[in-house]
Amino acid sequence: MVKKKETDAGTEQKILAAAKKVFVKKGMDGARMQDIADEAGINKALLHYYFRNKEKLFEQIFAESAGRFIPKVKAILIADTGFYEKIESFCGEYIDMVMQNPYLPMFVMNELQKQPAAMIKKIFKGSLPDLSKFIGQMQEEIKAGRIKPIHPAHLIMNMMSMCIFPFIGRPMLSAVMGISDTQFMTAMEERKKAVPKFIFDAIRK
Amino acid sequence: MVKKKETDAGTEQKILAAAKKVFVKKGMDGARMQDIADEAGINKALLHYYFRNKEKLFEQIFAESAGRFIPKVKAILIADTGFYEKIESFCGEYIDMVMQNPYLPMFVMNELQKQPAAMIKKIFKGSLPDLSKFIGQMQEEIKAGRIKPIHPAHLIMNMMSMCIFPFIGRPMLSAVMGISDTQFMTAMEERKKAVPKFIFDAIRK
DNA sequence: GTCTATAACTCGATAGAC
DNA sequence: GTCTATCGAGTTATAGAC
Repeated sequence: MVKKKETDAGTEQKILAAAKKVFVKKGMDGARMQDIADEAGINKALLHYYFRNKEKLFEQIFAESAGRFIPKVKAILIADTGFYEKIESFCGEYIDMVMQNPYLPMFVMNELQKQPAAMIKKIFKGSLPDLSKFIGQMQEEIKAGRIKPIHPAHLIMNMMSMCIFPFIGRPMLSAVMGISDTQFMTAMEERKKAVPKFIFDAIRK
Repeated sequence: MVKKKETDAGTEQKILAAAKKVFVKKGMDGARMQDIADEAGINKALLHYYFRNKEKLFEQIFAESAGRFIPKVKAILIADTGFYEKIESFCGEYIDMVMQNPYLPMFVMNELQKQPAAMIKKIFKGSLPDLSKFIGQMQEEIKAGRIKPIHPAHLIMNMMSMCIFPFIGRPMLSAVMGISDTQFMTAMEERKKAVPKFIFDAIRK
């Protein structure tokens, strides 16, 4: 009995891990149930035993992936820390997380663009991240004359762009700038500090 | 005879336009020959009459799309203009072009991530954009003490990120910041000036 | 729970009439 | 050059034995 339960959980986890790997790399359309079965070391029939069909399996993976990728914004921006600390921790933690899952941004953004409304709903389940606190802090800084007036939307876009895009544009950037995988990762490590510094330099009076 | 030629050209152009629309939106894997035929107002057989197979048709579209999207870097960065002008024209022209083809960045980056080596080859055909002039100008500015010391790779990444990413992350950004399509486009229009300003503020001493 | 075998279906591609 | 009809490969999904 114990053995049975262990096997169940083990197989299901193996499937989820395999499915994540394959879906994230190839996308919903490009992924094959056979690939996932192979990766998990089982056969196709067993996939359908655990998850009725491809779509159900995909949704599980997507929800988990996007749920890890997107709402992180929430946690950081809503935290009880100062304006500068928020920017620093956002850049540091985001880049860190993506370095461990380099294909995640492309995967999530791509599927999101194909089915915007449906996917957004699944991710946020009605509770969008509340930016008002962060924006409020920004406006205070502006009022106090410590930073230049800048529209919050642009600052947020700039920050997210500089953290996420390098991973999406990696093949192009690597080719254009002629850098190796190791050099790329080194550069990303640098960016955990370089991006917030760039932002502060841009906005500080 | 005139009529025949007109019909040929007309159909081929209709197919290419339809294929671009479908491929760019759904990607190589997600696109269906039937979708393209429908979009072009013809049937599948005729697609294969004009383009032997799906791959040939895709390559034509991809080459044209990426060829428009990527080498623009080249032209601007190699131009005979000053350091600041280059940054301004890059941001302005790039954002402008992408506003007219909002799905292009996602499409190109996505296919590029699936087949990096092969696709890079197709796009650049051996002549990568030469960044040395731009980098040289940047180093002069640093030496002259007009801008802060910053690694060229990071500056280039920042610039491209802030120009391109908003279009890739559009569904997420729109949702998170609660903005409409119109507001999004207005914001992008603003960015043609706001991004270079942000960059100058960040690097200028 | 897990497997083999196969049904059911999707989709790219071709044959052949007009 | 354009169409209808259909084939055949590749995939998802199910049946049924163990």
